[in-house]
Amino acid sequence: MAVHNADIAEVLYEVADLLEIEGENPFRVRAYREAARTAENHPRSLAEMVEEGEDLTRLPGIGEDLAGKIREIVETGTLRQAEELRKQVPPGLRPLLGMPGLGPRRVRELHRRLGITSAKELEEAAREGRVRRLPGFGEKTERNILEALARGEAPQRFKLASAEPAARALEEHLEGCEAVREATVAGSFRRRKETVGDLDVVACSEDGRRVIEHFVAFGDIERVVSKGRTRSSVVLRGGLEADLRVVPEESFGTALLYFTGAQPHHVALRDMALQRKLKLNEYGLFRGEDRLAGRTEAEVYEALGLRYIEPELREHRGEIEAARKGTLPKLITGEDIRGDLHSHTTATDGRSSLQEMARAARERGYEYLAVTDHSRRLRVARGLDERRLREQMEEIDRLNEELEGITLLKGAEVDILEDGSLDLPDRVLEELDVVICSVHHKFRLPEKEQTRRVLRALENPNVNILAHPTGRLIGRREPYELDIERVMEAALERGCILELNSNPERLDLNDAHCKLAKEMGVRIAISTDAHSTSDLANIRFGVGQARRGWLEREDVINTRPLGELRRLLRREGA
DNA sequence: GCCGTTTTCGGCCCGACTGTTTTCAGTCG
Repeated sequence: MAVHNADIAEVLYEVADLLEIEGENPFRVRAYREAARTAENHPRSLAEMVEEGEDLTRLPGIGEDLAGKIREIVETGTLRQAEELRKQVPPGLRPLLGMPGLGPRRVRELHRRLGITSAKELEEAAREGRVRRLPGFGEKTERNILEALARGEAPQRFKLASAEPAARALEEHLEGCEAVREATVAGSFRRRKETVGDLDVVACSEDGRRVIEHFVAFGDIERVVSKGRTRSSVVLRGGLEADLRVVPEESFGTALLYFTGAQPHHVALRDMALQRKLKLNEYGLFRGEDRLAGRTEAEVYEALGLRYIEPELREHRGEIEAARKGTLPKLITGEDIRGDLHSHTTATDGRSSLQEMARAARERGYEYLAVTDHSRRLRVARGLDERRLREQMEEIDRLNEELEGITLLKGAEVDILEDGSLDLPDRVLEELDVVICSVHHKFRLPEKEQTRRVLRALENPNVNILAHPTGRLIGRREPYELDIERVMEAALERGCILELNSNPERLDLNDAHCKLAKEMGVRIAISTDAHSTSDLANIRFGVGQARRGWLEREDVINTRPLGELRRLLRREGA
């Protein structure tokens, strides 16, 4: 029934691809892509906005025409234009666009001249040597196509956490080169996006060749894709691609700006430069031949009349406007976090004991750690029943007597049962310092039922926090059907808090939801859901996501000192 | 197809690298 923003985005992306293969005006194609991007990033449901008669043309990149198309998708579940295009352009051509070396022009040629309509047919043609005979193609291209097909080339995205070790190792490797002054992984990694497609590395040096040679000698390289005077591209073991760009010191800021993106953000900056009769490229900001800025990002923003914009905000979601008006948020940082409100121990499915968790939290400089083991329904985790939970509560009391410099909060992560009731009796919940509730089963309920279930759980006056509110696992499990806006309204009304789960597999709430929560005034808890002492460090991923969601210290409950936190958890002054 | 502290029409980011060229188109980021 409900048409999600992701569905709308997918139709628009498809139209863009098919139009591009047809050879349409590239700016028209871009307009569809930008509208798709707007749709997928918009925190509110476009379907709802249509139903409520709101004006979609106020969204960036959406004019009368595209607003009408979005309305059509919402109302009919499809778009006539897309269906027409599918008749003209075989949909099997679309995946070919993603293959290295193949763009719209070449895909069109493959279709027109060789009648190719799918990857399979392309493979046959390449094997038979028919591809190399096309004008503009050659042996090398044909071989690359076959190799890509053999690798089962599906452009993969890597979770931020899994790309992080390679990113740090690369930075270190490059900084070990004498010719390098500074090296930074930019791109979506620097924007702390939940997944990254590749690593974009910018190095500052006067000797490009030497740096490139050093770069391709990095230990974990599977193959070198390209290698020039100032840039090179390699595939690391594990399949992650890394692109290096070397620039002189006076260009480091503009290069960083360019390679950090996101592309629409950077395009908007170039546009602003043009309006001022300036030119912005990776080498600097120029008026004619004069370089006005380039050494640092900050001086470029300043020269364009903008406040400095943190990388996590550079998604073209209103940050430029805010930078112009001076209304950018002061983003939360890791230092603002005073404690963790979601953790497990060996009492259930954790791998570290209560004491170990407490000490590890103290070592991180935290004031408090909430111990929130599972409730009985979660059999696989040996969830606690009332008796075992009471034992743990006593142990925590004892431990709090002994421990200095950290306070353990008594808590539980209680399952929300299918009817919205909770898996532990109120008489024990009301004795806890913090009660988290979450959905761990029956993910496939229809949206209405799932929403009703969660809303009912939030009605329980003992509940403080809704954990991993959408239940998604990045790349593995879609969020369950839930009217998140209604949940947020209820949370606001009842003084409940929504969790931003920092587990890099979850990062749930996502960035757009965080922004929506902030706009609505709903408070967030950034928690790790740690199952071992080392998991506590995952907080950095949550903080990154929170920054992407424009959150400030005030928006996040576990930036508060313990006394204030306790008052909030009792919902006083909520 | 969108958009406007120059504009309602005429713009729309721009440079490096590869492969196939013999002066450059296509792709990529």
